[in-house]
Amino acid sequence: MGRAPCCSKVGLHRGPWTPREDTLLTKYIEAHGEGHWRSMPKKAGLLRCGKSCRLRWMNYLRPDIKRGNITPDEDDLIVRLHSLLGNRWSLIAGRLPGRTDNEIKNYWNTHLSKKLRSQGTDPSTHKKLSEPVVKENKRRKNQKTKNNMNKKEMVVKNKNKTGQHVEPLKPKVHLPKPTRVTSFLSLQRNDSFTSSTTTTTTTTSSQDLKAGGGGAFGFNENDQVLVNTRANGVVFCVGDDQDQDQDQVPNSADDHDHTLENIYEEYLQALLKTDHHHDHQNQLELDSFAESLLI
DNA sequence: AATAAACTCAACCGCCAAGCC
DNA sequence: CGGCTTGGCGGTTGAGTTTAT
Repeated sequence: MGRAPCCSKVGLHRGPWTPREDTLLTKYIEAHGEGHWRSMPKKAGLLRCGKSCRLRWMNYLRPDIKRGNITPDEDDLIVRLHSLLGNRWSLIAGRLPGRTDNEIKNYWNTHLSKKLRSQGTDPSTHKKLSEPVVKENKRRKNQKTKNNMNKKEMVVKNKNKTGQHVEPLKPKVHLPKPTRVTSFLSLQRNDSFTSSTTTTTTTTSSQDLKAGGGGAFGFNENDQVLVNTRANGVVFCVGDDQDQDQDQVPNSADDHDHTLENIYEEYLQALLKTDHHHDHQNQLELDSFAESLLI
């Protein structure tokens, strides 16, 4: 088994995308829709592997993507969702309209994990650290004097003898493995560009919906997700009618704020439900909730 | 102003599950 | 049933940029 990395073909471009490549990819998807990534580059006249095209489209070129300026609300939501879901960036991204998993992952790694640490919270477990970590800017000052390594040396330092990356002193948190869900929605996906712009539903979001991932955080007596909502570019279905014809494009900041509020409210409901239990029970419920999103 | 350190984020890598044949 | 392809995900890298000294 096994297969060669998809970018191993000789002659394929790698690295940063040029405006011309972006245009070619965008125009092709406008004309033919997403999907068939493997054959797309050739048809679009791109010397890129399909994987690279998909990544570029999903993380950068998609018309519904918001860039930068993560709001305090979004910031807070990411932290809370991460405490519930762990590093399941695609699930978290599915609840933040216009945000990509890559962007959230980067934002987490560069901002939020530091922020939490500085607040005395372990970013991977969301539990209180014994003592708050010294402020980042202080560390930055201090490191200058004690650390003469350049960046490459630092990278090497974090690798073991076999070249594998070794995370220093960072306990691995084992979370339930995300379950990949069958993609009947993906199959139903309308591949036209119109669809992708009006539904603004990414493949991830579609999967998330099926995984419960796009759903609201409501429970029935069996701790199962009750309601899915669908609005503002992510998969949210109002009520139990997951009518995709009701898809909406984010039209205003107000709409967006309301969606965030809804998400937040739903999330709080989920958390409040578990707040009445002991920690262990809490964890079990959160785990089962996380699982319920994925099954 | 020059230099080094730190930071950011787009892109790549490797793995895995689903689907197809 | 098993091998192969495809799409998707999370982790990691490193070039470019910003900040501190």
